[in-house]
Amino acid sequence: MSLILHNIAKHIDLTNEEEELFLSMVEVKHYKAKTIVLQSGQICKHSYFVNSGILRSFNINDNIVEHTLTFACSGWWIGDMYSLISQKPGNLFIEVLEDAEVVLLSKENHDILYTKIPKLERFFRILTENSLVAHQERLMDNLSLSAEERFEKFCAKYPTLIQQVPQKHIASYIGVTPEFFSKMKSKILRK
Amino acid sequence: MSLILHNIAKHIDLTNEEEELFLSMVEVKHYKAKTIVLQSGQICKHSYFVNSGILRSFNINDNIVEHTLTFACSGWWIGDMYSLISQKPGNLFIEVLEDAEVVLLSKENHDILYTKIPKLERFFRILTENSLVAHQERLMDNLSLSAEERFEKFCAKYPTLIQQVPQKHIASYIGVTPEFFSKMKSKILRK
DNA sequence: CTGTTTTCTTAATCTAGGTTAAGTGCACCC
DNA sequence: GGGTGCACTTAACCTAGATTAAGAAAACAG
Repeated sequence: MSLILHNIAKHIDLTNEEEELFLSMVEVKHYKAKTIVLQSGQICKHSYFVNSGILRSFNINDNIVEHTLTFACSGWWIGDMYSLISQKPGNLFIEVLEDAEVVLLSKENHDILYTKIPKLERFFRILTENSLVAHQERLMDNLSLSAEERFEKFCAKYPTLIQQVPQKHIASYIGVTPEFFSKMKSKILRK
Repeated sequence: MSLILHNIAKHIDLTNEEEELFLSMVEVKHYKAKTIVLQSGQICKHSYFVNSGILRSFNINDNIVEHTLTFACSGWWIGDMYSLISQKPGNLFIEVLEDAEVVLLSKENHDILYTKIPKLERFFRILTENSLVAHQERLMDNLSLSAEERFEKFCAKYPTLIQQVPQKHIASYIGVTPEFFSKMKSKILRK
């Protein structure tokens, strides 16, 4: 059974026909590491569900500094939600960090699926709610915790990522420079 | 026509009976300024829709420092999303800043409405998506902009709030101390 | 109107984290 | 197998914003 159906089954029950229909509306792609799946300024046409590998969304400030919005590992969705729902050019990049197999669901098919399988409204509502809660917590953490505390929380939440992605990306996720991150890390290790 | 139905009508079409049903499941309350509508540690039982007045959600760090998550004025929803969907104790307070008329929708009635009017799944999905986009943008702003730039964006987004709520709350929203906020403001005015 | 509380300001001092710069390690790749 | 380019480290110096403290001004209650 495909990972994405398993994922959906956690929240709603689809009939076999509905599962067939769903699968007929998505497309599986394989990407090599370093592929840029979405460029800033483009309109985001798909939601991406990660079967395997790692993707990352980020923006670039003043053409220099990157800030990571999300990492997506196996079982996670990623996309530029702003651009996806408005169909206007977004300012996020999506990049492949580790060779990946990805399920693509186009905006058009997404909308078709909502009319053909209204239960999916519920599924994506729940997904979006969970994502909102996570972002709210991260926002509050950024307002109230030190860089070290944010790093601890990051490690607790994504214990495997630290070995899997360049640490400069983790620095840009928790909101410090790579230099400071390095300093902080060696300080933690010395304890 | 009540503000909340007008709000819903922007995204989905309800029949008159559905509107009646919806209204029969909510409750209107009036709160005086300074009322604490939800305490940290409590389970959030309702979504709150603001007809008039201003509410604010925030948490308290180490029993001292407040951080504002959201303001809600006329036409906005507010609640502790984490606590609401998990029905576990949350860590947000919700407070009335200005005498308010609020529509309460309980978690139970919310769930009942989803089964009786499935279209509402779509409505709240869209609402949640928009909220997610706003939180993602704010998160990226906190990572990449200076306090002054964040304040500018705040003013652009909520032009009336600056005169309506104590500026210490705005400071806690954009993520600076009231002292620094005051200094920053007078620096901006001197230009 | 008057005392009290809350909010806002100003200023001196301090620090978490940024910046700049130089050097090290290492993976990749013709 | 010797560049070449990333990723990471270290260290000196810098600054945005925090902290502390004290006073002014507004809001608020009796």
